[in-house]
Amino acid sequence: MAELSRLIEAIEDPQIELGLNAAIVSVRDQQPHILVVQPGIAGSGEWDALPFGPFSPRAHRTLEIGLRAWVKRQTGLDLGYVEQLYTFGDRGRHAEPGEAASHTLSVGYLALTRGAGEELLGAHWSPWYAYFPWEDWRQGKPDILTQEIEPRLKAWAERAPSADEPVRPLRRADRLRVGFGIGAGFDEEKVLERYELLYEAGLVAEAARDGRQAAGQWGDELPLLGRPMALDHRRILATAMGRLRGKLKYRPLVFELLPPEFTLYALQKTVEAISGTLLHKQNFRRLVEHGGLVEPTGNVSTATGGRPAKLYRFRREVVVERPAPGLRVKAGRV
Amino acid sequence: MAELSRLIEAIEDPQIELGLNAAIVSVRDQQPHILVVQPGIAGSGEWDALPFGPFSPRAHRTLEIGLRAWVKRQTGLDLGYVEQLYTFGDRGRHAEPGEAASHTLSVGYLALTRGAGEELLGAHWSPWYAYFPWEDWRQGKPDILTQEIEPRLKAWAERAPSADEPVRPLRRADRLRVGFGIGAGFDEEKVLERYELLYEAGLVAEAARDGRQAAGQWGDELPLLGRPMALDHRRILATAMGRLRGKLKYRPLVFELLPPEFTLYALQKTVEAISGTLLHKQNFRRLVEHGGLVEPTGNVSTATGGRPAKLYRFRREVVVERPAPGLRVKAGRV
DNA sequence: TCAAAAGTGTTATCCTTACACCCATGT
DNA sequence: ACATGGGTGTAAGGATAACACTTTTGA
Repeated sequence: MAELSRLIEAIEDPQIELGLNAAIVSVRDQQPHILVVQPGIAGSGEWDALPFGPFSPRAHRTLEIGLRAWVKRQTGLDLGYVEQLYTFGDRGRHAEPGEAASHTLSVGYLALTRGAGEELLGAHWSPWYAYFPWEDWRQGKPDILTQEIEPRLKAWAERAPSADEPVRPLRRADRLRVGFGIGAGFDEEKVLERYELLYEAGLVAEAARDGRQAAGQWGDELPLLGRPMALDHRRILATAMGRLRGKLKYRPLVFELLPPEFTLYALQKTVEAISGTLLHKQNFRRLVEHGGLVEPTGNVSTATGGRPAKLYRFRREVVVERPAPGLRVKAGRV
Repeated sequence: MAELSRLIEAIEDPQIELGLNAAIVSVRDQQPHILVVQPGIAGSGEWDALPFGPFSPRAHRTLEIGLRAWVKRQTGLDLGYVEQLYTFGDRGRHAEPGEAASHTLSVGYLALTRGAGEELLGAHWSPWYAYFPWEDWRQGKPDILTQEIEPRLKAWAERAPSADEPVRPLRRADRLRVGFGIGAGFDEEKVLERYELLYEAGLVAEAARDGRQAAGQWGDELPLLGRPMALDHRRILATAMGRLRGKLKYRPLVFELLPPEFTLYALQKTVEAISGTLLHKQNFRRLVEHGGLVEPTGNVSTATGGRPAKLYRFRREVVVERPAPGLRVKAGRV
């Protein structure tokens, strides 16, 4: 019972905050967007923030039900697909200047929703590549990688790790290889690994804000890669992006982002928007049709800019037919 | 700031408990084991319980550091690989008879550790298939599936869902197909889905304990499938098993369960123990060697019961060479 | 001698990838 | 006419799965 009293002590510790964060994704005009709340709400300060809410077990039976409830209340949005990502609990990340480092435990969620056209209260859709410009390879390798990130990360890798840095199984240079594919291939799923590297190297605004010493080492260049977010919300978003990119391949999640009827072109462009790479058209179509993921509805769409396209719908039956139904697409150039 | 006060209210809600649970896995004698604490500790009652501890942000910088600390203190064990699984927060699952339904938020972890030979304080190793006998297909399809589970689940699927049951995207019969492969193939990764089905159908002791009405429908047969655990710990264990089985295929996790030098036979038997299926020997060896996952050390082991076997070690370099290094093994019969 | 496990080699099949090419519509 | 997207066919290459067979030890 000593355990119990220690437990109660931990719960009543005024340092702990506990809440839910949601990365709510929608695709518009071939661009993935996430829902961010207006600055100033819920202690987010000057920065874009993911919708945040407390969890009250008295009101809601499960975490997910609680999440759906306050998202609805805060933004008016009904969520479709919802999935828990990770529970974040690092201390010191959220220290605002002049404030003691507090501790926030936040359970991060990924949510997908169709067409983002509704009137929203106190929130708006923001393109996710604004926060991660190095993740969009659809126009080829992003300039920001070649010009800003790679040279700085290489310099950082050559510096010795500081004493207070935790011992890691991989050395810095190897982590660059794995994360950014420097000297190897770029793996579009490793969004979080890349963000963590930039954070540790002091190349994102959050690192400077949290008082990381590495952030001071870049002098007045002040790189500020990508648009920063409140607290550790960009880390949550990175987790969401990586998870979504990975899960697309073995779970039929894209269809949560599309209307009930769609062309194969729209399907492909949505997948490309999420994964940040271009796909081979012919093979994609074959894969998706003969994989039994979709079926023609019989209708056609003439608003395609070319020959009218057949409309398709998602075949819900695949999930009981195949163990891992998804778009097993290789990030193949064109 | 209305958000803030609601937040504080949620934190100080005496109904919320917050803690960490760990499914600590080790493989001995070709059997996976998990670490369970003696009954009576930490409110576990009569049942086997996963090691549990509170999280104190004052003492520990991150959740994972906190976990390692109290596991060390409670059991004397130093953890190797540690990975967060899921944060569980369903209400009503833990209602002990005569007690009001409280609410436990617990962050579940998966941990892997080598050889389980040490003296442990207040904990012991328990074979994981004792809790999930239907998950071990190494001697062919388990009898308990054919004789106990399948007939009862089929009967359950034919009954109409009760009114208070949440609306689900799949009907019961389809969920059986997906989870247990009734009429299709058995997917060894879907451990949690299967446990949830058995729970909903009232076929595990936890369901009766939680007062699920379905549990009463089986009369005095009292099936009691598998060994029950405290609270929702069997659900956490099911999550851990599914995650480990899945991750084995694209991450080199097995080596965390093996000594630094091992024979290919030992490697195969460890993979088989985890996945619960048998593998084709020749192809396994080819896969593992030419996949660059291991390299010979030059030594041989004569204690194999047959011709002496070469000893191998894990090639750490693969993780920087290949994006998803793992044992992509199909659950092929022998 | 036999059981048990270590090894090697070969073949058929399927899936992925890449390339080449034609079709229908709007401007 | 041409740009844009829709749609079909096929061949090369690599990975997988299944099979057959030899070798080396301990009991």
